Amino acid sequence: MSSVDLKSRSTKRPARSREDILEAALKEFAERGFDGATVRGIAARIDLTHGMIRYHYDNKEQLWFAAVEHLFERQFEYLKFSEQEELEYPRGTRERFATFLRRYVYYCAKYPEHARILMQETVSPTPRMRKALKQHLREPHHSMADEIRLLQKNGVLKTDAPPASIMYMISGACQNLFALAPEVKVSLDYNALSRKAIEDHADLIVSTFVPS
Amino acid sequence: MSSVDLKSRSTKRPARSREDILEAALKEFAERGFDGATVRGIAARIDLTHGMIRYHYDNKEQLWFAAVEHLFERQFEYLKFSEQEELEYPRGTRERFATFLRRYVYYCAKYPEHARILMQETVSPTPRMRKALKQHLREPHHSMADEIRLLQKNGVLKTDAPPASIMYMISGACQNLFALAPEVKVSLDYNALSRKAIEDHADLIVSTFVPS
DNA sequence: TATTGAATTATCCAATTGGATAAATTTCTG
DNA sequence: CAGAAATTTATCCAATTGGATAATTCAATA
Repeated sequence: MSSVDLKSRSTKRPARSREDILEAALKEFAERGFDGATVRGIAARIDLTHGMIRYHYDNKEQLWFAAVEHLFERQFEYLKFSEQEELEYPRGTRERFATFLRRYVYYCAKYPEHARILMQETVSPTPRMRKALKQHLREPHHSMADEIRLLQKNGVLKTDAPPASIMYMISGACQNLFALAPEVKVSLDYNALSRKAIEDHADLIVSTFVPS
Repeated sequence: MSSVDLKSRSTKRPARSREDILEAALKEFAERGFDGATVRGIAARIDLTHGMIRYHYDNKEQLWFAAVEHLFERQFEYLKFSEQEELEYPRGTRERFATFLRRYVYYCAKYPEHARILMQETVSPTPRMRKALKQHLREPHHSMADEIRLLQKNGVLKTDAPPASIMYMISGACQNLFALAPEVKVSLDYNALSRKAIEDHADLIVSTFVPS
């Protein structure tokens, strides 16, 4: 009984973990949108019956919320500055900004479904979207806007444009190449997700938005 | 007999024109994706029965192709340089680039569904997507890549990054604020589609990518 | 080993979907 | 005005959907 299960009273073996379901759900929702996604389609991606998914999640909407929560937690972990880094890169400095941008580009390349799912779910202001955005986006976005204002004050950003404008310009610039990778491949025969393409894009982003 | 039924008396023309249907289809496809969109939902947007739409278009997929064709034609007309402008702004010059960027920002603000529909339909390389992209995107994208190379050669763009990287960085920077306008409103309480916001974004884009 | 509760499968159902068809209505043309 | 053509409505259908439930299997433990 060398178990580490404090939560579940028994060491049951879910053939597919909850995280597997959420990953599959994210892909399905990203590819087909909320309405287009099907519970059966999500189940099929990991060889489950749709009954099993309803066993873990009350309904499709709850599953969507869980998937989006998983998405934002993953993003937070990926982009978070360690204590070490917080010391090394003080707020409002060029170095912190460049470091963050580079890391954000890597994140976008690693999880292109993030941009896709957000784009689909923010098209029309459904209650579902409003709830998710308030829960996961409001606080980090305001904190990012503060950082932008600081960068403007410090002269790292030389524009006086509204922080919202700057933020969405930059995030679009970082995301677009990877979120549309299949389009890029078809239209320009360029493999946006190759190692070199990712590195080139990170360099381009940093040199464009943090000119030295 | 009410005096308002002038339009329904129009000679030989259907009560709702084909263009009305395509506009409604674009909105529905943009909001809900191909799978999530319903023919009945599109019909309801302009008070039609779903039978009427199938009368004009063989099936949902044909309707989608027609809507996307309409989208790209509209974009082409909007962004096209007149003969006068072709003379005034020679290829590969800073002025031409700045003029084009500003116009592109206005286009993105006016038709935010363009970015949304492309994002949704390029997520996974379906045959439908491949066909549409080859038909409408391949040629203009290659021509734009040529222009980028010229701008690099002329020193207007000071980076040696791959043209594909530059193009998608810039288009993402232009589109994102407007395509995600509902998100911006909820997360930052910023009305991205206001006149001033659009103007500010155009200024920001030009000053960022065509520094003087 | 028997019991128990969790995990899983197998069905079932009502609603919605894209698609099809025929009848009805309107518009055009000779 | 009569007939033909085009347009519009009204149904019908099979497939798929989210959701519900009962039956079954499995793992842990008492």
